[in-house]
Amino acid sequence: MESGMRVSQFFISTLKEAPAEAELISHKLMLRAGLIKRLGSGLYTWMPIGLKVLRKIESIVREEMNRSGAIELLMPAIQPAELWQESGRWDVFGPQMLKIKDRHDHDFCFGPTHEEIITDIARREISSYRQLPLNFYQIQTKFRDEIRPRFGVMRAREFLMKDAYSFHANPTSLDDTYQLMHETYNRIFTRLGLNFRSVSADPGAIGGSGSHEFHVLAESGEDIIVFCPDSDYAANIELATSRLPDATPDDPVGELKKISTPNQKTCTEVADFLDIPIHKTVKTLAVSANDTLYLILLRGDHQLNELKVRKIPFLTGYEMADETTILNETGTIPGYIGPVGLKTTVIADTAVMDMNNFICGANEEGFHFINVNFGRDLEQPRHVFDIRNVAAGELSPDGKGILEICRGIEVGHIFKLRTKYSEMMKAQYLNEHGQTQNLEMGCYGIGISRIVAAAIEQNNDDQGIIFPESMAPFQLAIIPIGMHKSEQVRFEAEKLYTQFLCSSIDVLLDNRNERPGVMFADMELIGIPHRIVVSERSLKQACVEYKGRTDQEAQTVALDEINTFIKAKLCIN
RNA sequence: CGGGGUGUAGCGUAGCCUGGUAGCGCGCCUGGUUUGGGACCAGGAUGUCGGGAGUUCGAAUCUCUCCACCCCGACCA
Repeated sequence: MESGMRVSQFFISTLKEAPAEAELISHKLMLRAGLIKRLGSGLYTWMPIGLKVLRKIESIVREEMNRSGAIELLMPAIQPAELWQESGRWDVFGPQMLKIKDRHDHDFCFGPTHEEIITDIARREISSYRQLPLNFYQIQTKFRDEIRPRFGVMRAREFLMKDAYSFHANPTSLDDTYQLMHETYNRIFTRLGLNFRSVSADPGAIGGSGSHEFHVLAESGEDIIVFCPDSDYAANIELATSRLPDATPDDPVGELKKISTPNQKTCTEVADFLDIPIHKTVKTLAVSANDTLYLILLRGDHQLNELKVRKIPFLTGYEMADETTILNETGTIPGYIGPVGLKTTVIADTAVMDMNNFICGANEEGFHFINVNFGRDLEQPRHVFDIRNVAAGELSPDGKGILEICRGIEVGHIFKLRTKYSEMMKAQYLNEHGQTQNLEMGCYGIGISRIVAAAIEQNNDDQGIIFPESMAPFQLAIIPIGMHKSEQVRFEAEKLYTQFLCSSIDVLLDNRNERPGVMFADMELIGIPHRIVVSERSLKQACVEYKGRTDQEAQTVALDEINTFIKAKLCIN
């Protein structure tokens, strides 16, 4: 797909100032460099330069998927409602799915994902274990009506995704392909030149029994990743667990006292007010589920993990209790709730069980208890679960080190779906004993368009984008100085351009009649990794100048060596 | 959906409080001078001031309403 261009025959449109709508650096740079144009909320046109980047990512993904034995197909973007009704997801998927009607008033949706469609293909096409395993993939536009699209193509409503679906005769075969896809994803993101990490993840609404996410590490990431630098433990914070340091109930048990804490509602405020460490406080959250109120106890400095709470069977549909309910049950207002003296069912985080002589609300506005102890001042909690977010500095669950936390942008997600869809949609095959079996399934996604934003988020400087070589719109820019005046400069620049084209190098010749500064700035903003400057000055020495996008200084290279020099830079031959 | 904010030329913005000819920078067009880091001079084009309604002699400005977009939150293969 290497295809050089003269700027005069191409289309670039750069901006000096970023539109006000952009917040994130990658979004600003993509708009300034003219990679994308916004059409509506979460809807973007990929302009020629942006499309070149997208296509390069696509082709790497395609190559690696093919290499791993996956087979490409293309399913419709618009899907009939029937299949979704059959899987039960027509109503479950919710408002995120864009539903549309055709002229016959039949229901359709613009596909947010393609499990139903591929499962339908599978049940029509797969009848024997002899056909298995199979792994189909496509690169297709999806639409999800996000509640709040933001950050440009990072969280757009319409986006480009590679999704693959594998089919197996048994879980072992699924495990094999899952593992193969994990390795394939590692190869893909490595080839793309991204700093990434794979982490254990929650399968979420798509369901199934196991999953890993692939995250590009970036400060601006929307996900929080917990990892152990001394082992391979890494998980999304939604799922991450930690080992608590051994409890040290060193304090002698103190006397329970009610003390005045006027206007001190949060644990931080109370701890500051009483001048005690925040980890001696307990926060009590009132939640209701199935018309029952529960009290959740967390150490003052810990954060509730909503996903972990929802995995507790009787709390699946919980909500934070409203103030009226709280007042009726506890006789006080949020900020002064505590578990002492109440009959309400208590659910404690595991970390709370290691605490003694702690501080909590006294169920009386303006008062807290100090020196509270389980067993003496209140019953041991009826339920104890890990329901907090892991914090940096805690022990890795594998015991091999101290956990660290960073942010990531989710660019890939692999799932073991098992038989969730094949059961619902009767996708079955005959095994070697002639028995009907449900197909085992896996699914594997990569956010192609999101990768562009993620890569830029990770690679930029004051001048603009620094594209990894693998996805740069052009590999090399030739900037002739004064080519509209100097026949010699024009001749050499054109000659080099043709030469590089013949070497299958994706080269951009900036043949505009612009001042050098304009050309330098544009090529840097767009993020082209290598550039050659052709000028009378250096031609006098039979040389040109070379500068890598991240080099501090340009260097002089002899004309008759430049071809070899560039090939070496691009690792060709 | 809740809270906050913004809509003025392609982009960035001033003007709005206190109603009276819509301004600036960048970009664009013409001519000239320039040509190694976003040039300079001269001339020029481009505005339903988000839409609608109202108040007023007169509305970008005040009122009402609708819409769009952005930020925070909830949500998220």
